[in-house]
Amino acid sequence: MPPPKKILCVAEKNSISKAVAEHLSGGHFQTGNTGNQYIKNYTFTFDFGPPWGNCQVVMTSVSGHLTAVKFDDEYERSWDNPPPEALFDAPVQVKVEDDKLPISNNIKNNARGAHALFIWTDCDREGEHIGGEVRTEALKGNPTLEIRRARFSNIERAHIIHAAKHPVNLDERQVLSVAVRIELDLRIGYAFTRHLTNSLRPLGGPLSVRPDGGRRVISFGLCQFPTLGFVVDRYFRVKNFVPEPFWSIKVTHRRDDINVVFNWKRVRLFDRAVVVILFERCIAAKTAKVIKVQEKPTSKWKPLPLTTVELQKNASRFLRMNSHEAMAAAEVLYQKGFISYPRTETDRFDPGMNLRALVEKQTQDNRWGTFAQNLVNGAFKQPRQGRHDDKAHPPIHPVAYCAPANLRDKEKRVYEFITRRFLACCSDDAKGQATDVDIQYADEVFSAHGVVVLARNYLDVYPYENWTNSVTLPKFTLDEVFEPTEAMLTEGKTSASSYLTEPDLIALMDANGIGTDATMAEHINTIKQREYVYTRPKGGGGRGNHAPAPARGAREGRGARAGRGGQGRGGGATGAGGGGGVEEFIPSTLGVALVDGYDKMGHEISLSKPFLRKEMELKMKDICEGRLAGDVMLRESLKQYKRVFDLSKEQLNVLKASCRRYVLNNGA
DNA sequence: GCAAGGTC
Repeated sequence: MPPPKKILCVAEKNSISKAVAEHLSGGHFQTGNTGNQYIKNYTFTFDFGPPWGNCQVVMTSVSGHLTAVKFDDEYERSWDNPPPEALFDAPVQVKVEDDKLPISNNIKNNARGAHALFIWTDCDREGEHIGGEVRTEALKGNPTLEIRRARFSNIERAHIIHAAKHPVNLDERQVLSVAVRIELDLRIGYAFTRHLTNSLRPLGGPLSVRPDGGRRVISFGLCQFPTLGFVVDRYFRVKNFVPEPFWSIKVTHRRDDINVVFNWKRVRLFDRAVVVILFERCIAAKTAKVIKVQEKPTSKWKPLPLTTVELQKNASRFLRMNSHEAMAAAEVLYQKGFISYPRTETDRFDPGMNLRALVEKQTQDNRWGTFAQNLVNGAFKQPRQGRHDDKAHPPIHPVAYCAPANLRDKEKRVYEFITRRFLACCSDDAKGQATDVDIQYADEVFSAHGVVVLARNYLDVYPYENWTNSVTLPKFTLDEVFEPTEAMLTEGKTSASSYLTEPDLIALMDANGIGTDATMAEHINTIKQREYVYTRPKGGGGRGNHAPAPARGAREGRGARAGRGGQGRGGGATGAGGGGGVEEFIPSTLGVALVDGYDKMGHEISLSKPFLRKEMELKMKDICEGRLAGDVMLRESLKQYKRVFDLSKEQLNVLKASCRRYVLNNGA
């Protein structure tokens, strides 16, 4: 009998390699240290079936990307020479970063004497590229390795064992598409950042030195710039808003001690004379007639399984912490083994997952234990299935019970939210009975809406939501005629939207493909640190000392110009629940100057809008699906961005003018 | 001193 083959398995992070080792070995593995404190080597035997059979396995991991792309040294010494545009075609090298060398050595050493490398990185695009990096290092240790890849989308035991026995090949197209993205982000980001910093510094003042005395870096990146653009765009929409008066008719009727409000079907009109005429006709008619009574069951849907973006938005709304703080707390909870991986886009649970077992772990809690016990006793419902699946991680959920005393304040709040959200997902929708009553009053139609909540269900464990406007209506009968208690002509003004809050900003980034679940909070942090934006408590009227001068010709009350944001009739939904800790984003004068300057240069595609990043995303997809070659994308995108760069250089005076106007407050 | 993406 031949000796067992040796197989080296490498995952993207230690938590996955440990979980896989536990499943494949049935819990019988040995743990060895590596040169990295977070990464362990797990050794065990496993029968992969044909052709490898029973094998000696070393299971280890990397810690995200192993390598970084770097410019040659001569491009790192100075920001002027060679000039920034040289970075568009300067030579680059892929290097293992110094702090990753122990990880690389661990892989090389264990590759020696191994028959095969089995890659277990996350099954998303970046994971595929990390798998490619692992392969490169392993082959340095042993050029004859057979290379296979596990395809898995969760770490359930049966799923992992199936993945181990049905390996596939690395997807070269995905690997390549990420390599292209990395190189483009590097060349473009560095070239623009150096050029911006070099050319604005001579203007002096805050463009040269930071308030803390450090030298100013004016950075540019394809994610941070559109993020700034969202903030500036909303800022001008608010500043340039011109309120418009409107008029409406409100009918109320008192019956059975309930004041019923009937809302006008036309909602409101912007012409007073017309509303007055319609209102007078109602008064003249004296009586109204019930033309529709409809009762029907209704429900308020339970929330979707939790993604990172949702966690971040809700943290700001309900937990009084920003996305950065929420992710830090989630990271701790994950490290301690209380919650699943906190960076995920998936809002559907794999049907094979044993959710009941996870619910059962929560029955001991004195806040939601009874609710969980109810689910265990039969009220359990399979969660809704969202439309997103990153094929790498399940939705965020509690994996072990944690008593509140064991956590710091922020971690406690995040754990509570994640757990309540999970239990809500495993519960039933709230059920109610809706009543709609329409009346005709002269020629106008008005309607009243009522809801009686019959079963709160998930709302009992999820205090972050309520069923608002759940009012009971008194009895109305079809064709009945009555004299309304009161009819009023009301007057109002459209109001401006508020400044962007963090949930708004994250929602915009998410919808426009700016950043990933793991990086959105970082981009927001970056534009704060660069002093392009600052935050303040929502509704705190005081202006920060960075507030820019109002846009020329758009000063409130001075002219009818609505500005580029449009009129936003009725105001924007900010969704900022109870105020409290919600912060709003205001651009600094520098942030406004950058966006204003670039927008006025006349670029074909605006740099402060998300289009360019979206285009990159689409081209990466083309590469993955075989419609576009990687080297073609790289070459053409570089050409395109070089043109943008050349135009920016040519039009530098436009940007400088914006900086003088907004930042230095002089000149036109 | 500079990007965006992984992860601790």
